Amino acid sequence: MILSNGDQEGITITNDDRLECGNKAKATLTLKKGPWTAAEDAILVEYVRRNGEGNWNCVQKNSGLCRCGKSCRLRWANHLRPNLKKGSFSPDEERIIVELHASLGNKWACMAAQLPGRTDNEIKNYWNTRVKKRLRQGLPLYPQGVEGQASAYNLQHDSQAQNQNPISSIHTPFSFANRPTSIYDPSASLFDQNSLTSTTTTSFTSSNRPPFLHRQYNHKRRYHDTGAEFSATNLVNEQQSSSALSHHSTSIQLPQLPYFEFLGSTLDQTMQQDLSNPIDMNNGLVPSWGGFPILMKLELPSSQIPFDSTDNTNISVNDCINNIEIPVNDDSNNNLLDDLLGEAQAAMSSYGSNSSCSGMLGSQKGEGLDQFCEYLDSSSSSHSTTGKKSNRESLEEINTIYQDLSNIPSIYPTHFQWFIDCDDLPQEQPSVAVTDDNPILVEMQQLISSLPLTTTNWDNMPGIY
DNA sequence: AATCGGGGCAACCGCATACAG
DNA sequence: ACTGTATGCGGTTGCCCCGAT
Repeated sequence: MILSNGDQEGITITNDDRLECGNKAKATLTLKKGPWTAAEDAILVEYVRRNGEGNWNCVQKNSGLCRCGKSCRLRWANHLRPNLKKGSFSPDEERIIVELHASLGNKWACMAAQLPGRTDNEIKNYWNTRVKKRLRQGLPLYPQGVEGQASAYNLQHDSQAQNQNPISSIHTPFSFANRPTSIYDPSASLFDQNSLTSTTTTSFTSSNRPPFLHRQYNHKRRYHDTGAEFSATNLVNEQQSSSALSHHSTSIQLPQLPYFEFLGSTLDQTMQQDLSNPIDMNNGLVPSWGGFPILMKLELPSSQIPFDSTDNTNISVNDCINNIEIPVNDDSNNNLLDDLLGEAQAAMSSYGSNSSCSGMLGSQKGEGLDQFCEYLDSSSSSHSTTGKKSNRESLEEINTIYQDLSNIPSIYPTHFQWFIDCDDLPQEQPSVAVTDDNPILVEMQQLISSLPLTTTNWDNMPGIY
């Protein structure tokens, strides 16, 4: 089968891509390795669209992809998931990476959490390349200022570093217990708000920690929800959120919500009001209040995030997208696709901001990260998401729509007419983006529908954070 | 034009961790 | 308490591209 791909070469899904396996494979299943084909990507994207992330080992069983679960997960995380930035790092990003490495060491995942749209793999590759380059040039790894922190920390962990290769030995192992204090010092330069005016932020005060941030710290699998005690008032520091907009920032006018439950706590009017204020959803990198950076995942939520909503949160995608203003990407091609994707992302950010709201968590000056972590831990084990699945359905639907919008360009990066897959929604539209020139893309839909996928098989799929 | 080396990147591997049974 | 499974993370490797020679 050949899938039209706009102006690009058609995507051919062969038996190698899917059930090269077939019956034979069941006996001797040989999982494919090496580079992914476009057809494999398409299968995986559609699989995730239908079933959400997680249960990666079942992808092979249920989609016919001859890839191991780890490979699928990696491919999705590094290349296929929505909201990924492609291309080289901006100077700002590079600087942030250097600074983060000075404080965190080789904690690529943590660093990636501070750089929305960037993957740990990207950062790791960038850093390793940088190390090689600078070693060859005889230059210091860290610029002045940052170097001080790094060297002090390296000194502290010298013995550990000595046993490692030249590249990895330059890292600075990080733990919350013995972290370098300077980076959390509001007066320190690393995250000085004045030096980072182009990257700002939604800010929260320590007394009003948004509960969706709980999960950010729990970087391993969490199937339990967090506590719901949360005052919604003053969620967003208006002064900070509105004063630091820059040309890089994404100002989002969040939609009014009829009812909305943040991990168990229903938004009251005040909070809705706050959420309706423009929020700088830029990178979420820098605490404009000058506090410490919190390590947090900034990816958009998967459809399995144990996200609660009330039963009457029956919100259409149109509702999500309405009233959203996104002046973004001054240097990119602002075509319809980008706009739609951006709007979908914004909508998901507003509804699923448990993971994508890019705000740095606020703190009183001098408040330690340790305490915050304890706070998170203490409230992370009380509420189970089991039994709340029905409450999540509407949001999962939205997420599905979002994934539709965002996944398609990875397969068909051309000009689109957009149709929203409405398997789960009242509207009836085809799930495939059709180009002006190539309406044959419907074949993709046929292909996907031929895959041995079912939605109901995944009702019990464990949530991922 | 051919070769070589470096850069960039994708993907795999091994290990650690969390959870379920 | 133990074991198996799923997932995440960091390290490493290998391939491809491109510029220099």
